[in-house]
Amino acid sequence: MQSILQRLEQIVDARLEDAVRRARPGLDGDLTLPPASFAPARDTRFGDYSTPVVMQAAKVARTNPRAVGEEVRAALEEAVTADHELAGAVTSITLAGAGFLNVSMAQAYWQSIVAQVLREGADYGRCPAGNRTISLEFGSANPTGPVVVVQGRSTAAGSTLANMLRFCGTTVTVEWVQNDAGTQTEMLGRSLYARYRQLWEPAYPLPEDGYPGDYLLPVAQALRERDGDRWLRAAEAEWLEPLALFARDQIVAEQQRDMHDFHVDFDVWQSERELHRQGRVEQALETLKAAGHCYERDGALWFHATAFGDDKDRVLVRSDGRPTYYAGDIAYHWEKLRRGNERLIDIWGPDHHGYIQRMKAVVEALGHKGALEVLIAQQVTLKRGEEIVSSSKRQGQILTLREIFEEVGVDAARFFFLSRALDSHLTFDLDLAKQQTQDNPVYYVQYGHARIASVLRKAPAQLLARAAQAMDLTLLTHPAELALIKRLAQLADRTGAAAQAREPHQLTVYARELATEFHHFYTECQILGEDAALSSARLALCLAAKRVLATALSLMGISAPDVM
RNA sequence: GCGCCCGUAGCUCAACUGGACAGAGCACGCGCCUUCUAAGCGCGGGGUUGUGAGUUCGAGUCUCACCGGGCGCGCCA
Repeated sequence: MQSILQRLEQIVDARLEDAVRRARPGLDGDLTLPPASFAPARDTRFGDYSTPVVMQAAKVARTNPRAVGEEVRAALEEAVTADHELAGAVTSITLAGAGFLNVSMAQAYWQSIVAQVLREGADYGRCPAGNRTISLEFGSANPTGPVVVVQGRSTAAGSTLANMLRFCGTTVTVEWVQNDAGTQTEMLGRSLYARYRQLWEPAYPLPEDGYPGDYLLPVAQALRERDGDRWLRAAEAEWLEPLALFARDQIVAEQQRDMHDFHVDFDVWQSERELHRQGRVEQALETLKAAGHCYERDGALWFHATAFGDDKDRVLVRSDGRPTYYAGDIAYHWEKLRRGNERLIDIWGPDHHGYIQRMKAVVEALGHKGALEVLIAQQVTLKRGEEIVSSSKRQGQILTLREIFEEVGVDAARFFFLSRALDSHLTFDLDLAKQQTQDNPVYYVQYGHARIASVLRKAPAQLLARAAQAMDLTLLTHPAELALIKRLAQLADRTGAAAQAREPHQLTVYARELATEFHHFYTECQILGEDAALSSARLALCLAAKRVLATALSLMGISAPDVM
């Protein structure tokens, strides 16, 4: 169903070109004018919704925005007056400033929003599923240990982005790649062998560049339970592959548990090794070759990346015949495209940004120019008070994501990671996060939800039933009530904007604004009082606010508690 | 040297893709619990948006040059 706002936008779109041409006679040819998009006005003085479209159009046509705007305003007003539904919803249409088109909505319109939220429940603000398909990849790592703290950022952001995109009607496949094909995995096998052997010979040394963390100890135990001592006297050539795979499987299973418990669920856990084994890498390279984008030099196979804007050409197959990591990644992106995804989004760490251009280049070479978007999750600095904590996997001092979220809670950890834009640096102060349980903004939002639940528990059953019928809404006229409703009404827009900009942190901003409006309303307006009709109306508003708060929190993978 | 990201209140960050007077939280000061959860609310001080130019009706946002911080520039992954 079309919203009132969409109908207004449609009318403006329909009249804009006419107005522009009248203001500037003699204008020939096609005019590409931007679509009207009503956004909540910055200041209530300007009305409820505002669009700068007139100024934008006037710029395109190089004409006077005021003249065009006055014409559009008059046309819009005429159309609204002629329509019963619109006339009841809109109270004024003005042109202000350099050419802002502002509209104010009637109280009846805002009151109807409450009824709509109650009617649609969890689906309020959701767009019907369209046919857009996106693959979203993040978190991917070597399967050489548990998920570490810094991955908390990209996985919290990635899962939230996936939730938002789905809420906006996009079909999303969430993917994690196990980089299990390279030398890191071999080293993992050797490290496991040492741990395994230590079960009999405690002094047996770990390999030079091995993984010293404790997490391989239980893996070694599990290996002994399964295979006994059969690898003790075997040659490395015999045990390396099976031990590496054994360790990989155990660790991937652990990573999956970590992610699941952090409220991140993947649809695909792609093994890079499998891509090679299934011949996908070969097929992808054949496709590139057939399209004429490859050549041989110095015994290696190269991709002509400079033809697609990269700094230099890139090696696909080394002179010793082994494919590069890049080749495997090409195969995977090719695979995602072949599955029918019209768009691929990857979230990478900052140390991979030099890799963006070559990946985009190859996606273009495969015939999908512009299909790949790469988001860089900037560095996370870990601190304990003043001290900077190293998070390198190679030093044994691993700080795992699980340690953090078990300590501060998944909700607080997720909110903390989400609350800053992906492309700005994030300092995670562990001391602060641990003691911040009172000051953490996530509690401010959750507290709003819990407060509502508490009021609902206190409310008499008849009043609640009456509220659910949404029959007394015309009594909602207090400024604090209307301000809260206006915030609720933004859910779809705000989520859509955040999803389109790929900025999940915007959701934390909106959630805080929602909570602020609710707390303000709660302070200003007694909900349960003498007047049954008024109480019922305010209870209805509470039900709606609770619903929208819960939706916003659930999009962020954060719980909405009834009691705090 | 070349490339990418960032620079906004004392601190941590926003600012709806170029819009109206740059906003929150923390910290600081002063108020508000005999009624629904004070993990809350209200009021106040705080800014040349790193610097300098440019584009236009209009710039924190776009362009260029500097300054400062981070990262990258392998037949590593």
